[in-house]
Amino acid sequence: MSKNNDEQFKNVISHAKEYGFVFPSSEIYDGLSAVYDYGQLGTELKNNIKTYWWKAMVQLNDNIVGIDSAIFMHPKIWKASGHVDGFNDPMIDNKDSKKRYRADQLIEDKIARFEKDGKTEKAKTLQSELDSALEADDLPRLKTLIEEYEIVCPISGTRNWTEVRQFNLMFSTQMGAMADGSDEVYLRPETAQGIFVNFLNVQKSGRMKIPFGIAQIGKAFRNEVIARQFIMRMREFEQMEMQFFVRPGTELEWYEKWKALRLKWHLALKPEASKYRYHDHVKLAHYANAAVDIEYEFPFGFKEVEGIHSRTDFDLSQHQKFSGKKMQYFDNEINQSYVPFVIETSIGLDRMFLTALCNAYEEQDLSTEDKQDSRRVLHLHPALAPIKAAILPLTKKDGLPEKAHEIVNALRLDFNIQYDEKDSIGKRYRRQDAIGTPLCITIDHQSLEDDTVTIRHRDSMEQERVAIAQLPQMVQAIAGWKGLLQELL
RNA sequence: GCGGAAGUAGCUCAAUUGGUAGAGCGAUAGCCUUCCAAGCUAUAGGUUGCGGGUUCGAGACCCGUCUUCCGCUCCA
Repeated sequence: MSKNNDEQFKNVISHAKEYGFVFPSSEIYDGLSAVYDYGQLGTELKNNIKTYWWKAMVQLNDNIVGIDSAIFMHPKIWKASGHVDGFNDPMIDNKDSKKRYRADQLIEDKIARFEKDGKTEKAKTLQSELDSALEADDLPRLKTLIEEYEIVCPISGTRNWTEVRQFNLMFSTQMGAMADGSDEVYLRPETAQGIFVNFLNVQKSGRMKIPFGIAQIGKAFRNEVIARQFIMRMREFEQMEMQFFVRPGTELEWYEKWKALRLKWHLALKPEASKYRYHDHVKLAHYANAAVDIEYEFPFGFKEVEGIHSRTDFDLSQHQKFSGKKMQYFDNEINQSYVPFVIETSIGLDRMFLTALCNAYEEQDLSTEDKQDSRRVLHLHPALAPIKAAILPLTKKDGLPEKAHEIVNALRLDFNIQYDEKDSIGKRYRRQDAIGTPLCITIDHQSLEDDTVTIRHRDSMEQERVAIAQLPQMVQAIAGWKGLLQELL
């Protein structure tokens, strides 16, 4: 990260805290690592991002519906999805090279070497010992195996190992009031499985015909090896996911289609287009046959904001196997039943929030020859802005506040409005700039005579005189959803 | 988890070799009334991250701990 970008990112974080967008969790108790709270304005922005996504997915597509599944799910679901076996890795560190390895893989490598050297007996023995240790979750045994077979670090060549520790991706807790004898359940590490296990419910109750999609916004939880970069990687985070069910053989067409549609969704917010790019996955997850990330160029580099995966029929087939229920669809057009294939679009809400914030934040130099001047402004898309308009009486006497309150009352039925009469008008404009309010409506003495006000625009700082009666339509046109959603059609 | 750096007011930062914790911005109340910040007056806000130690005396020195940032690794 360059010095400049480093500065810039720090400023974004302070700005987010200073104006009530994001606070570190449990701050008065010294904080909780990799957990953050959304403040009064952050919550508005976050809700607006959710609304934009939900409308784009559910409202604009007649073959996509939304659900809200529970965070707790049957533990078997995570067996079926592969999370229990795939993300409970025994980890070991070499103290000299400072490298971390999966203990089982180190032993596997040793077995492979035995076989290569023709020592098949030794290979077999070690393999069975490894299997029984893994079966029993016997971590100390893994350590002794590594010691007994004199396995060295490929980098440092030493045998200076730490203890073997279990890395658990999933958080677990107890279901039921009694701690003993109750079942262990997990906090979901992704929302997708809540969609898959409701596939039949939604398909049947909604009379859905393939192709169709199920959308969901919700919290998910992951223990990360390391959490970093502000709200980029959090232990508790929120996902906006859509699983689109298609006929086998057509999945790659749909994959291409959703890939294009999702980028369009991002670009409709009018960010700097050059800060977005696709990043194809070379190494695919076990369940996917195509995958791409939509990346945004943060101050600390290009990072994934959203992923589009062609998940094949892996998830539904797994649930069919583990639950014993037929996860199939009868397709009238081709007169046959099949397990649908799935295209997933999965966007991290918190990352999207950070994208919007980084993209919007600007320290603007407004200096002229006579006067030094600057402002900090959030160029948020008006539809995402927490506050749509500020109502500002030019002075706080002569009946201007009363007139202003009339306007507040007329607009607040439709929009988030702020009223402010403190300090000079210029200062109030700058305060609104800092939180991204697109419109400032100023009431002056003329307003009392002819029912007009000035509207001051955030980005251009230009003003225009309009009739009070025009305000609802004007705010609607600028900050409403319609204009933004039209970009997607 | 390892290595490096850092934690002082809401934000950005000061505080000689250890000697009374401060400034700017911001906030609040009032004045001013003026369509683009930094005008005037007053006020609030701190157990210097936390715990221990050395010392007559610690924001500073030592130990521990927590948190954050930067690199290595993974992910949405």
